[in-house]
Amino acid sequence: MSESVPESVDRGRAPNIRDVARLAGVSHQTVSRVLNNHPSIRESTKQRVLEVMTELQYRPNRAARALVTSHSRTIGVLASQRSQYGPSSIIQSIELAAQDAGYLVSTANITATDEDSIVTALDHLNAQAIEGLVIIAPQVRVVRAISNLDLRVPFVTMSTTDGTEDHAVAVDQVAGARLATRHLIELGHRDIYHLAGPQDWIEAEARMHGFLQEMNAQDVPTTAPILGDWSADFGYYAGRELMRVRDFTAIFSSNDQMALGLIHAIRDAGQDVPHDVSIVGFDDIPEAAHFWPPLTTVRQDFPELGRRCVAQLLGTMGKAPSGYAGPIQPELIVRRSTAAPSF
Amino acid sequence: MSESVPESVDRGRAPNIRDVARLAGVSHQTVSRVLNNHPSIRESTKQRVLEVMTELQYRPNRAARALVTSHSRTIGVLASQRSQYGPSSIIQSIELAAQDAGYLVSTANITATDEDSIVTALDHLNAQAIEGLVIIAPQVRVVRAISNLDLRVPFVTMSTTDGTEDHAVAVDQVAGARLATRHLIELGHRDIYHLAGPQDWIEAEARMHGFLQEMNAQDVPTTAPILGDWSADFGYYAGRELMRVRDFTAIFSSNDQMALGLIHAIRDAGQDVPHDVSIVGFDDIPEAAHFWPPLTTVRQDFPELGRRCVAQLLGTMGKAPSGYAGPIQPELIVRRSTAAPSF
DNA sequence: CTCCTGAATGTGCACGGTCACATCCGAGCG
DNA sequence: CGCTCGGATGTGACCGTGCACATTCAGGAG
Repeated sequence: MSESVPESVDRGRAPNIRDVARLAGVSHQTVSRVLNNHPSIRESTKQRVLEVMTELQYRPNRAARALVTSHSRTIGVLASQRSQYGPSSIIQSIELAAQDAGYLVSTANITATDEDSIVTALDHLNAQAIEGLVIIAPQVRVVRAISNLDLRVPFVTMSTTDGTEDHAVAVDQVAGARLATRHLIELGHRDIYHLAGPQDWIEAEARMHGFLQEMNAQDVPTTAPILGDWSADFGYYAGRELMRVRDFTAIFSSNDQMALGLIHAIRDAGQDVPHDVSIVGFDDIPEAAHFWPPLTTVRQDFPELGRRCVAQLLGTMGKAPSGYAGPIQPELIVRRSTAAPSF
Repeated sequence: MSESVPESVDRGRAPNIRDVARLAGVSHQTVSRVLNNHPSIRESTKQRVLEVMTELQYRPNRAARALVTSHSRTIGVLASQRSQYGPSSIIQSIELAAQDAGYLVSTANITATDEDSIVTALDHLNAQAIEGLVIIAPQVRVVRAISNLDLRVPFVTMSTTDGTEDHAVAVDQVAGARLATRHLIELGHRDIYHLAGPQDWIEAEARMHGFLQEMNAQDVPTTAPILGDWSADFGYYAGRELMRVRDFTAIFSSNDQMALGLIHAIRDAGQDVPHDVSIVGFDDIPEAAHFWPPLTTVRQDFPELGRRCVAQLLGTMGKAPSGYAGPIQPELIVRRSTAAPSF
């Protein structure tokens, strides 16, 4: 094994603080101090070190730093259904807010709903020595798995119904659902269906609760909600089934995509929205305003949600004051998919 | 404000290989060999070590491993517009494929289009010692900035028009656009507009080229494409302007969202799709089948694209055979938003 | 002039793994 | 019975950085 390799000049490994130190004529510790903005470094020394750094194209080795400090300056995001509008919007705003706070974001996807998949994803994040965790895969079983796993990092979820309020950041889904339901009732509807999301999802459950609460509060009898899967395809399928019965004048859909499918099915059956059936969605995706008819829906402020997640997490981590500001209030956006029933 | 955290008992540091070694009665190196599946380890020893590992809940420290091997087993993804359907679908499938190959994925967002923002994002990824990079923010200026930056890691982009074929993985956007255009021409349309994406986007440019190529090939005179921003809002706005003129019978939109906005505007003007105007989109987002009318569009196989990105990247990294299979062929999905023109 | 003080800088070690090399031990063979 | 050989395991160094502590140095007080 020849090891007498003539070390080519700029070849070999990347420069480290000792290389910088040598060229700047200081100790490696001084370089480290410059890196970390230590107060007692002479300005001239600092400048010299910085010059050498740019000259050598020096980049601090994050692995080494993480090793010694056990601080990775990384927060993890545990997500599922990332291609959906809500989750991906939230991730985006989390990244933005995290960057502002000097943190990196690593995401891990839950591919399946089994616990193994969750553990795998968490392992991936743990392996990165994340300092905090945001869970935006608000399925009941995910939250449960996480409680069992006793992860060692502070985390924030979006469960709104849980008792652990200090872990939760949320849009007030119940209030949003009540807003939507009240709107329909005030228009004069009495026979209202609810197309819910998957039962396992905390948000879906909360919206369903809001729906039932408002119906009860207004003394309107209800039927059992239909459990969907968030997709437009399912909305269409459910709509076709429902149109065989036609014992309703309005449907509150748990998200906008299913609402779109519903409208499609209703029109296929020769009926009109909103004349025959009123439809309300949830989320206010950017396309909702251009559905036909434009969709009445409940707007969630996703960017604000992402910001609060990070703020809350930093608070829990002790890095920032944890100004808990209560749940975010959603907003009803009335468009043309709702009208008074035509008896 | 509260900080006096009482250090819980077992809170000490996480167990390391030496802890495991001590309890198993072996050396730390033996533990390391177990971790790395070294062949010459007696089965009984291996079992004993593994038992201790689970007992201590041992997790290898990735930072330490990365430090010594300078392998992070992480690939970076540089993305923009992550909340859009295409990018987020691709990211999701990249993560899946990367996980299968034993890699982690770190994403960085380009928040603005300026070069600074790109450099910041790249710095974030570089800091993670990524071994490869996937660029799914296919804006011209991003690719240019990256060429200038001379990053030290292998990378894969989605530029289809570039000469650097070994870096590129792509759906054949030109072919897809020609498919859509040909469909309209074969239906009998002659006055066809193209609503393009932002000029800076490589995909937008490729689709525009495909449109123009096909129009020329079929000897149909063309007008200048309209440059949009991918959003349904813009599609609506553009549609309203276009409806003042009405010198066309069909529009090929560069994505489905803008197509939705177009349909909305056309209907607002009292015209019908497809009777008065035929519309073709691009992407086949899951909602497209439920638009009114259901949208004729060009389907891109995003999951396959993500898989190929990772395969290609691993090939470039020398970790796997780089089976370059040529661009992915998109598929025309004919629905009810297109029909023969009614003269 | 000496001593003290605090700013500026240097020295050695620790972090948790992997690598190169050394060592141990039992089997096979002349 | 001694020697070789290779499988199984141990030993020490090292990766790049930050921390605790040591050291130097200049300036002001006594």
